[in-house]
Amino acid sequence: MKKSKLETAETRQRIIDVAAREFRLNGIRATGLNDLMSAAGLTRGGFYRHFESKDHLVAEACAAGVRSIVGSLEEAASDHDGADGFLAIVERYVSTAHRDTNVGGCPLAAMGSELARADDTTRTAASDGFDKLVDVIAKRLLDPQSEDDRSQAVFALAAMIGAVTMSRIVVDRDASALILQQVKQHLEALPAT
Amino acid sequence: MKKSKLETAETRQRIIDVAAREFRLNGIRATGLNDLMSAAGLTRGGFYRHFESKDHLVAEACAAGVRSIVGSLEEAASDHDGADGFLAIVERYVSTAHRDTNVGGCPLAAMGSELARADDTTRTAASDGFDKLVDVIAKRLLDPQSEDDRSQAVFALAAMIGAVTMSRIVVDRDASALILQQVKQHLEALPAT
DNA sequence: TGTACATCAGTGAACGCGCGTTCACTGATGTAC
DNA sequence: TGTACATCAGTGAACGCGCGTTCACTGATGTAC
Repeated sequence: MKKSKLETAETRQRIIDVAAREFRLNGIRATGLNDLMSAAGLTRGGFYRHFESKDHLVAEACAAGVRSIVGSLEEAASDHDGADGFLAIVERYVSTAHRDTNVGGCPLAAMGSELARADDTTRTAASDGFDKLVDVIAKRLLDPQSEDDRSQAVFALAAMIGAVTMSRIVVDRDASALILQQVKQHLEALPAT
Repeated sequence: MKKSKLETAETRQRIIDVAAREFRLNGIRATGLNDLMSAAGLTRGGFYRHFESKDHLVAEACAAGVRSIVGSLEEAASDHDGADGFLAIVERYVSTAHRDTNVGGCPLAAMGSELARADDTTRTAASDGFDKLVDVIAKRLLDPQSEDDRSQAVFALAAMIGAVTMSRIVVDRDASALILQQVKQHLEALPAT
């Protein structure tokens, strides 16, 4: 049952998309290749026609996840200039909607502590993702070329990732939403400083 | 081979301490009960004389991990007053030493995304830990009783957790250290605002 | 353009392995008298 | 205080299960002539 080159490429992309979703939803270790392939409409064995190992897929799924969150944040900021764009990004990222989403969310927040223990290929993909997100944020802060504004973007992103991760841990829904609200409030005051 | 009550309590504590260390080092799912019991000098089967299930141990290990990081931060701040105590806490938490440690580090940074998917008991323990850490920080910011300073402490803690988690993901050691340095720098400017 | 054959995407059974958990057993501890 | 017995911490084998990975096979696709 050999498939056409187009179909093969589509299948490969489908596996990556499913993986990006499932890894963010349930974690990397908790997601089995069997579940993944079933969700992609295939059977277990076909996996190795597309990827060398699970680790290789993790790296690609991480990169795909970063692309989707970058796209989402760019879109949120697209109608605004400068600092307003930054506010729109914070609004979208530090939100209960992002906290509760199972598609399109940030892989760094969803799988952060698992990524820290992943192999070099995956951590490189995640590092690139971090840089891209810093770029997206830094672009909206004043004087975009300065070293200083990049450091402010790093600071903002760290707070954003920490806030969403913690809001997912905290059991009480009000307390969880409060964390997001408080962090958002302080981030909104950032461009003025 | 029944053991005395003292020995039993010591054994239980030893398992929790080993678990707190291993879970932070290798992650929750990646750490097997067999490894854990071996590291505690026991065999597999004895585990269930002390804990109902792995999940119950995770909750206790998380609480123990929080106690150790809270103690470490209190100690770091002990010689300083007010905002200086806050700086000492940031200095200790947002550091390459914390990034590279395998004992005594913060469980929220080490297992954040896994805790977000843990059962309610564990997430409650982690939530309590988050609150305790916010208290430790808020105590050092001016006007400690105000709602406003607690929100600043939440903001600072989110940035601290995000920074350490990201510094563990980033492959390049210089880039990793730079994240910590940049976040630290912005946190140090916080009490003045 | 038509034919013959090599390629390889996908199937489904099988592999060894480690997981969390259970259980019958041992023998020192703690308790009742 | 001394004896008899119940308790239970710890052992080590065993359980069913799902994991990542391998492999012989199928048959449509793509290629060489």
